[in-house]
Amino acid sequence: MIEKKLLEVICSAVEYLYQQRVLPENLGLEKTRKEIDGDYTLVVFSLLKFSKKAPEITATEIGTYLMTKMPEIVRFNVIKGFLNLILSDTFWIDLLISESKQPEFGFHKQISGPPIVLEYSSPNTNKPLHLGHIRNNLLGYSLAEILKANGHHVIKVNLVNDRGIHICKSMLAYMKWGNSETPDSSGLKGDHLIGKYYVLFDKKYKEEIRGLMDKGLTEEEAEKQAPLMVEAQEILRKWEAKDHETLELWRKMNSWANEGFITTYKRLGVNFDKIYFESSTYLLGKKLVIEGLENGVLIRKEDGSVWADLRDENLDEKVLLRSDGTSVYMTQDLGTAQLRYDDFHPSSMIYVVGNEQNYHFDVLKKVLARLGKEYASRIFHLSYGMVELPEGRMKSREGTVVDADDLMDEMFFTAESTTRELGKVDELSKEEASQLFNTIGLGALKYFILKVDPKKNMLFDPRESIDFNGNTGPFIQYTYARICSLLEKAKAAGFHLKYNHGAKPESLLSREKEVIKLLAQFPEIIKEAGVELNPAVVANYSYDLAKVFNQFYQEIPVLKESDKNKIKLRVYITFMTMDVIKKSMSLLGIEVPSKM
RNA sequence: GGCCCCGUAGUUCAAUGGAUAGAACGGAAGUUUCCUAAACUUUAGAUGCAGGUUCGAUUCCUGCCGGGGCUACCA
Repeated sequence: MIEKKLLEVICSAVEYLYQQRVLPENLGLEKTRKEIDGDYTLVVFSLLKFSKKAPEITATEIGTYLMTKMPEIVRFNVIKGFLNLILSDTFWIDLLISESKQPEFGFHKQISGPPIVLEYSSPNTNKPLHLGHIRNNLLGYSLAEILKANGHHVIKVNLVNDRGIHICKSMLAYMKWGNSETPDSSGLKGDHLIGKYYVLFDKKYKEEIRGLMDKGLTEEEAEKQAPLMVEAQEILRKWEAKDHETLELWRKMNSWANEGFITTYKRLGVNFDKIYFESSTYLLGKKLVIEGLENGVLIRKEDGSVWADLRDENLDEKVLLRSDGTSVYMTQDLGTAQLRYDDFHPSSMIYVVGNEQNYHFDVLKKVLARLGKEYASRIFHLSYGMVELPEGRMKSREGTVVDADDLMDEMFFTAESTTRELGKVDELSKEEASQLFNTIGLGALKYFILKVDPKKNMLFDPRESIDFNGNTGPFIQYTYARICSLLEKAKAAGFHLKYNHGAKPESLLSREKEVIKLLAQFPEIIKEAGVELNPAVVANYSYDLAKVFNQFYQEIPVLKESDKNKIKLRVYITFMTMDVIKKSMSLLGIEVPSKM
C-alpha cells in the first residue's frame, strides 16, 4: 500500500521537477538495507537522463518534493544516487494495528475460476520412498498451501506409477525367489518388501550380463538377451494382455507397496485430493497415440513401433508404443494429462517432478501440442533439483539411498536426545513428549529441505545430522514456543493480545520497528512465493522474522515495562509475530509447538 | 559427441542489474539474581578464470576450466 503511494508520488515528482512522465514499474524503489538509515530507498540513477543533474542533487530534489506531499515521510538522506526515505513511527504503529485487525492477515482473496491441478509425489510401486521423494512431497504440499494462500483453488493429485517394465522386474524376482513371503511373514513394511526384490532383480540381472559378456557378447547384446530381462518383458506383455495370474500377483504386490506409501505420507503430513494410477491411464494414452497416427502427426516404423518425430523442434524421435505394442512412460503420461484435463478443466497443470525429467516434459508438451491439445501450453513442469549425497546421486538399484522412513526415525530420535539433554521433558507426559519429538524432528527435516531454492540441487550428508540450531526449523519453533509462553503471561496479567483501543505510543525503538517492517512484508512474501512457486521464499522470510524477533525479545522487556501503552504495543508485536510464524510454518507443512 | 543446469567463506545455503556480497554450522571470545540460553552479543573468513555490455555485474552476453543431468522400445 505505502509502496504504491510512494511510487505514485515519485512519478508526480519527476513530472513536476523534470517534465517527464515515468511509469511506476520503471522506478527503482526498494527496501533500505539494514545498516543504513531509512525505510525505503529510491535509486535515482535511471532518472538522471531526465534531471540532467548530479545524482545527489536529483535525489535531494525528489526527496524535498516528497516531504511536502507525504506526511508519512519524516525525513530523508542521500548517499550518492540513493534517496533513503524514513517514515514516521506513527505510520508503522498504525500499520501494525490495522494488520492485527485482519482475520487472515497475509492471505489473499479467493480467486474464482478454474482450479490449478498440482501433481506431486508420483511414486513407483517397485521401491520405497527415499530422500528425493521427500523433497518432492514437501515441495508439492507446500506449493499447494502457498497457492491456496494466494487465493487459488488447488487440486492435489498423485500419479502412482504402478505398471511398466520396472514393476515386472520386482514381480519376476518375487516369483523366482520370494517363497511367498508377505509383509506379515517378513515383518517388512510393504514398500520395503517390494524394494528388496527390485534390488535382487538388479543384482541377478547384472550377474547374467557379466556371464553373457564372458561368452563374448557385447554389453548392449547382453543387456537385451539376459534371460531375466526377456522374462520381465514377457510379464509386461502378459500384464497388458490381462493374464489372470500375472494380474493377481501384480495386484497383491501393488497393494503392499501402496499400503507402505500411505503410512509414509501420513507420517510426513502430506495428502492428495485425487490419486491416479498409471495402470488405468495408459490405455487412454494408447488411444491418443493411435489417433495421432491416424491424423498423421505420428509415424509407425517397419517393426510396428510408433514414434513422434520432433527433430524439427530441436528434439529427437521419441518412441510412444513399443514394437510389441506395449506402452512406455510417455504413453501413459499423455493419457494422464488428458484425463486430468477432462476431470477438472484446470487453468494450469503443475507437475512437481525432478529436473532429470526436463527432456521428458519438453517432449510431452510438444507431443500434446501436435495432437491438437490446447492445454499443452498450460502445463508447467516445476523442475526441482536433485538431492545429492557427498559421494554423488542416490541410486535405488544400488542401495545407496537415504530411506524416507529411516530418515524420519532418525530425526525423531535426534529430537528426543537433544530435548532430553536440554532437560525439557520433565513436565511432559509420554504422549506429549513423543508428539513434541515428532514435531521438532519433522520440523528440522522439512525446513532443511524447503529453505533451499527448489530449482537447485542440494546436498545431504547422512554423516552430519540435520542441525537444530541456527537457520533451522527448531530455531523458528523455539521462537514460537517462547512467544506462546510470553503471551500466556501477558494474558494472565490482563492484557489483550489483539488491538483494543488505547493510547498509542508515539515512538518506536529500532528493534520494534524492524519487527513491524518485517511483519508488513508477509502478504507480498506469500505472493512472491506463489508467483515463483518457491517455498524457500517463505522459509527464509520466517527465519528472518524469528531472528529479528529474538533480538527484540533479548533487548526489550515486554511485560517488565512500566508504561502500559508500551506493553500493549509490544504485546501486539509479539502476537502478530506468533500469527505470522504459525502461518508461514503451515505454508511449509511444519507444525509449531506451544512449549519446547 | 549433442542438448540443458550449476560453480559464492572450511561446509551448507541467501542476495528483483544497485550502496560495505548476507546468514547458519564449524573456529575464537563473551552474556543467565532479567518474559524459555534450542537464545543473544563480538570476531576472523567467499563471488572458479578471462573478456564484454552498463553510471553500476554474484546477477546479462562470449570463451575457458570444474561438477551434474539428459541424450533407453527404463521410469
